[in-house]
Amino acid sequence: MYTMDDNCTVYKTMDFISKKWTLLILLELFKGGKRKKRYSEIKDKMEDITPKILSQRLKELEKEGLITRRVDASQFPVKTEYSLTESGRDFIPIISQMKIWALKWKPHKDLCESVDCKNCDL
Amino acid sequence: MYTMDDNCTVYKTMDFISKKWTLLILLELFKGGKRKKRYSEIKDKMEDITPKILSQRLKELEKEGLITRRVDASQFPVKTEYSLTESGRDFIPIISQMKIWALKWKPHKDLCESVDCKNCDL
DNA sequence: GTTGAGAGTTTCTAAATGTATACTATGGAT
DNA sequence: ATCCATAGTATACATTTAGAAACTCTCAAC
Repeated sequence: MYTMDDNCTVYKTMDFISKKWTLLILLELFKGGKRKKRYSEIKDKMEDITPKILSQRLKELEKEGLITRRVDASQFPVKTEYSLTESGRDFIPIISQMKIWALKWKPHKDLCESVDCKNCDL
Repeated sequence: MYTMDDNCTVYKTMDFISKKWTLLILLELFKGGKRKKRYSEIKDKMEDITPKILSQRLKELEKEGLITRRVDASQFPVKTEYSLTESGRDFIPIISQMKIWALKWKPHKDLCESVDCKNCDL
């Protein structure tokens, strides 16, 4: 008998990963390999995200250990750079798995494969 | 440049799968192999779920093709039986992957493995 | 001393989601 | 006639989440 009392590992994972924009941020950081990306760079790539949500998501991801934040205060304006940690990179295959699952079982629907997601690298 | 315009396959998958209780329902159906489970049986296993949410989730999962619903009206009271489809069963490894990921990267936290999730079969 | 870029924060509002509690329909058993 | 189990619905309420728009802070350059 289970109770949804937040002890479930998978649920906890789902919980932060399934928030809006989180995946897209992870993918954006994944594109470009190990290169660090700046706050404004991420923001520019994700047209419609608001600064509030972006900074919230980045904090969550950092707290969960999937990304790192590093402030470069040597120049001005200060740059903040984000990149995937090993754990973050290790999460990417799970996203791939989901895409593979969807392509296998939902081929009748519009899938990003055929729309505009060729740059998502999965 | 991406826009979160719901064309993303992975996002659409996440979207229904990450709703509260959905995973647990899937796991409950997965336990016990191919045996069908009844509405009340599922409900009893998941102590705190309300009937509204359970029936909502079951409908979503059916619509998404991960489970099937079959009404057995031959006896009384009528039985409704749910079971995983092939696509539903095929989703289980993704959940496993998440658990493996979490066990690898978050061993410092309480994980269901060590708490009460031994019956989750992942 | 005003402008400007980068990296956010704040406040307020709206929409989506979930919870609690009570109610319905069916038909057999008592 | 009434009670009971199964399989849900319905209504009202609470919480969570996201979005819009404006504001802040730092320091360097003009």
